[in-house]
Amino acid sequence: MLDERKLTILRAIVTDYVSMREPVGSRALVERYSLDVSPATVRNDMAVLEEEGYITQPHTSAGRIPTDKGYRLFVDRLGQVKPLSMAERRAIETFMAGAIDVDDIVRRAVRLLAQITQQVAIVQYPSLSSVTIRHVELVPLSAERGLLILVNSSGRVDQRPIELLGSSADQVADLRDLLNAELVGLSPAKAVEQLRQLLDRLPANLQLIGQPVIAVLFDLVGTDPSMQVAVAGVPNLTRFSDQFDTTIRPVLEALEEQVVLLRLLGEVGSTAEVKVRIGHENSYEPLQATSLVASGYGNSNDIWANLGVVGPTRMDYPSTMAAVRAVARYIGRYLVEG
Amino acid sequence: MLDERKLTILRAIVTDYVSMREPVGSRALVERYSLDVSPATVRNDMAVLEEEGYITQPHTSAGRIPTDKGYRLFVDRLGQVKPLSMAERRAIETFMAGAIDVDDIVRRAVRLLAQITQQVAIVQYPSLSSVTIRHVELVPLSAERGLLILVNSSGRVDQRPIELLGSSADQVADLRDLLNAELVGLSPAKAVEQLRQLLDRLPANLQLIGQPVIAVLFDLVGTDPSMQVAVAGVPNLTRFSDQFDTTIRPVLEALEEQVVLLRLLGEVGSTAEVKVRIGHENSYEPLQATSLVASGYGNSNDIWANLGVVGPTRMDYPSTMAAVRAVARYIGRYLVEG
DNA sequence: GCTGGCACTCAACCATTGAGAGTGCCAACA
DNA sequence: TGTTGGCACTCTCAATGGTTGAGTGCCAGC
Repeated sequence: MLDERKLTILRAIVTDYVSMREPVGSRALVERYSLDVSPATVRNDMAVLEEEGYITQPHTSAGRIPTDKGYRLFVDRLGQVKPLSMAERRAIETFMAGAIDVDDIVRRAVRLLAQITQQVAIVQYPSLSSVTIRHVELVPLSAERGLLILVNSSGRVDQRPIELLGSSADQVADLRDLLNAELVGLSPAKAVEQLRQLLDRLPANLQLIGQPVIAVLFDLVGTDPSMQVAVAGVPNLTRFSDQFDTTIRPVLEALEEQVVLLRLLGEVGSTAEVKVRIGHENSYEPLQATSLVASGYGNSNDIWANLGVVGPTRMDYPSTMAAVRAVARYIGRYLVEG
Repeated sequence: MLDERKLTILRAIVTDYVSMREPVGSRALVERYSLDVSPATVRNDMAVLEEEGYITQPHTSAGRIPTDKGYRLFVDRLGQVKPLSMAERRAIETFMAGAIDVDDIVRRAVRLLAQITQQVAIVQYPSLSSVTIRHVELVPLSAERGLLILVNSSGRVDQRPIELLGSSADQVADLRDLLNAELVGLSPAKAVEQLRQLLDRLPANLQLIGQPVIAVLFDLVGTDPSMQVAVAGVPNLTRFSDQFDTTIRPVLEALEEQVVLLRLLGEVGSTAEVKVRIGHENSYEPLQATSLVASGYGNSNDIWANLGVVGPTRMDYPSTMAAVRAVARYIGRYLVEG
C-alpha cells in the first residue's frame, strides 16, 4: 500500500512540520528534501496518505500535517533515535553528580529531563518492591511524643510522629531493638506479615507503646512511595500551543493531579524500553492533544519506577526519546551506586 | 485633595473592576453603587483621580481602571479585610488536621491556600533558627556506605549518605553515642561551634570515620531548610490574563525559581502582619504585572518563615489578605502543636 | 458645585476584497 | 502504468472601510 516514496514523504512531512510548525505543501517538500519528483507526484502520494489517515489538511488550501496515526507510523518505523550530543551527555553527568539522596536524585533528574527536552518532565519516585528494611529508630521529642524513623536499603528515609504515652527511655530503646531484630533485612511485603505476627507476641512491658507504633509502622511499610511524582518544566508549556484555554489549561490541571500522572506513567512505562503514547492513544481525555514519551528505570531486570515527558503531539520524537532513554539509564545507575 | 466622594468612587472602581474585569465608566458606577450624583459629576472626580495617578484609561473611549497606585491606596485605606466564611474556616481545619509532619503541614497549607484564593500559593519551609537537635543516628547500608540521620525538635528529619570506610559496628555505635552526647539540645548555631571543637578532640579510634561524618553534619546543620518553598495552584494562572506570552510565561518561569520566590517572600513577609506588594512595587521585574500578598508565620513572637499568594494586580485584596492571614495563623498553630 | 447636553474619540464589529498558497483533476507523455 | 505540467478552484489571511456604541471632556445654565 505504502511504497518507499510515500514513506519518505510521510517522514519528510513529520520532520518538517515538527521543526517549522506549519502545514507543509507539496512544493516545499520537493524543494527542501530534494525528492527528484514533481510537486504533482507528491500531491498524488499525499492524497493516498491522507486517504489512509496518516496526514490531514487543516483546511482546503493548506498543506498537510501528520495525524496521530501518522506520528505513530513515524515513531514505529521511520524515525531513528537520535543519539545525544557529547555536550548533552556531559550536562547529564555534571548535573546528576553530587546528588545527596534518592529524593535529590529524582529532583535533579526531573529538572534535567525538562531542560534537555524543553518540555514537561515527570519522574516517579522509585518503588520499594525490591528494597529491604535497613533500620528502625525511635526518637523521643518530648515525654509524650516522638518520631518513628524508617531507613531502607535504597537509602530512603521515612518518618512518622508517634505517641510515646509516657513510656520510659528503656522501654523505647527495647522496642527499637526488638523492631530492628524482627524487621531488618525484610522486604515490605514480608515486613507487613512479620508485624502482624509481632503484634500478638509483644512482651507485656512493651504492649502499651508497641501497639500504636506497630500500627504506624504497618501503615508506613504498606505505603508505596512510588505513589509520588516530581514534575518540572511547566513553563515549557508555552511552546505548546497558542490556544491557552482549550489546550494548555487541561494539561496544567492534569499536571497537578498526582493520581492522573501516576496512572499515565503506569500505563505507558513499566519496561526499560522507551514507549510513546500519541494524542488520542492516551486514555486520559484532557491529554489527548498531547504525547507522552515514557520509560521505566531501575537496574536492568527490576523496574523500579517510571519517568517521562509530556509535550505536544507535534514534538521531536527521536530527540525526546533519546533524552528519556538517557536519563532513565543514568538515574538507574545513580540509584544503584549511591 | 481627595474628598470623601472621590475615595468612594475609587473604592467603587477598584471593587467593580476586580469583579467585572472590565474598565468601568461613569454611568455604570452611578447605577451600581447608587452614588446620588450624576455621571457628569463622577466624570469630573474621575478626571481628578486620573490626574493624581490613581486610575487610568486603557484608551480614550473606555472606562477607567485602577493603577498600581490606586490599588495601593485601596489596600491601605479603603478595603476592610473580609473575614472568612464559616465554611472556609471549617475547610481549613479539616484540611490541615491529620498532617503527618512538618513537610506535610507545609504541603497541605500551600494547596489549601491555593484553593481558597484561587491563585498561586507559595509557602516557605520553616526556618530552624529556634530549633534544637534531638537525635543523631548512623545507619550502615553496606560495609562501605551508610546514612547519617538528623532529627530536630520540630520533628524535621534530614539525611545524608556517608562513607563508613570499613569501620566496625562498635565504632559506628560509639561515634553515634558521642555525637548525641555532644549535640542533642543545641541550636544549629551552637552545634556548628561544638562540631568544630569536637573535630580536635576525637578519640583516636574514631578519627577515621569521625572526620568525614562531622564534615557532613557540619554542612547539614549549617544549611537552613527554609531555603525551600512549596508552590501550588499554578493552573489558576489561567484566570490571570489572556496574553499568555507576555504575562503568564514570566510568572511561570519565576515560579520554578526557588531563589526568586525566596527573595520575594523575604522582602515582603517577615512579620506576622499581612503585607501587599502591588505590580511595579515588586523589585523582580517579570512579576511587575503581579501582586504578592504575603505574611510571616510562626509562633507569635518568633517568625519562622513566610508564605504568600501571587496573583494579578487586579485581585480581590480583602479576601486574599484574609485567606493569607488565616492560613498563616493555622500553620503557625499546627507547627507548635504537632 | 452640580447637572444636562452635545460634540468628539476610539475600539470593536462586520462585510468586502484581493492576494497567495495549495490543492485536485485532467490530458499528455515516457 | 506512473509521472508531469497546466489550470481552475477553494479557502485562509490580511487589509480596508464603514458603522455602531460606549464613554469622555467641556460648557453653559441652574
